[in-house]
Amino acid sequence: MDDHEFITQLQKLGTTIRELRSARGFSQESFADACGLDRTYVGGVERGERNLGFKNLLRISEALDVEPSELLADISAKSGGK
Amino acid sequence: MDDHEFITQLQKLGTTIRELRSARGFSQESFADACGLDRTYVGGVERGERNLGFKNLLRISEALDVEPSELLADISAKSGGK
DNA sequence: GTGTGACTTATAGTCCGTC
DNA sequence: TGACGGACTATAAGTCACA
Repeated sequence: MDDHEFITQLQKLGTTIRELRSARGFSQESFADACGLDRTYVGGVERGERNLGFKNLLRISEALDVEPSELLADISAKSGGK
Repeated sequence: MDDHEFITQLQKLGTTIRELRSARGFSQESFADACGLDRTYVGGVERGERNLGFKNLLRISEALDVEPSELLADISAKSGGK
């Protein structure tokens, strides 16, 4: 788990969030509002630029109406991926 | 997802981590070493006192040799649970 | 081997904008 | 509607001494 690998995983998470948000017809702004977060922040999360905390992971999964573990379904901690 | 509920979920995560760590025969200290984190920090995580970030979640899942989503298997963002 | 409080530094996260 | 920036405040990261 080097730094590059971590960024890759963060970007995968961001992409997952973006896809679910779009699928639910949210703009970044209305979605940020639903999460109780800032619009510039969720934009950064979707671009994989933000190492978000556990709390915000839960808030986002709640707003998307998915289980938190589903958001990480694509994510692996191993370089090789699974 | 009020504040109390968030703490409950954090504590569940901590308990999950603690159980997996023990099952692997790690002390907090040797486990912290495997994660590249401080002993007191992982102790705080296990007690649900630390709102850990995505990065540390990945480090911990890697050290435990489980998928990140498995660590969240017990976690729900909804008050009612699932 | 673990819990805890205090502490400093890094960064999470907000708010104001512009393009 | 979303990317991006600067300046700010809140809090996570990371470490310590001591119980």
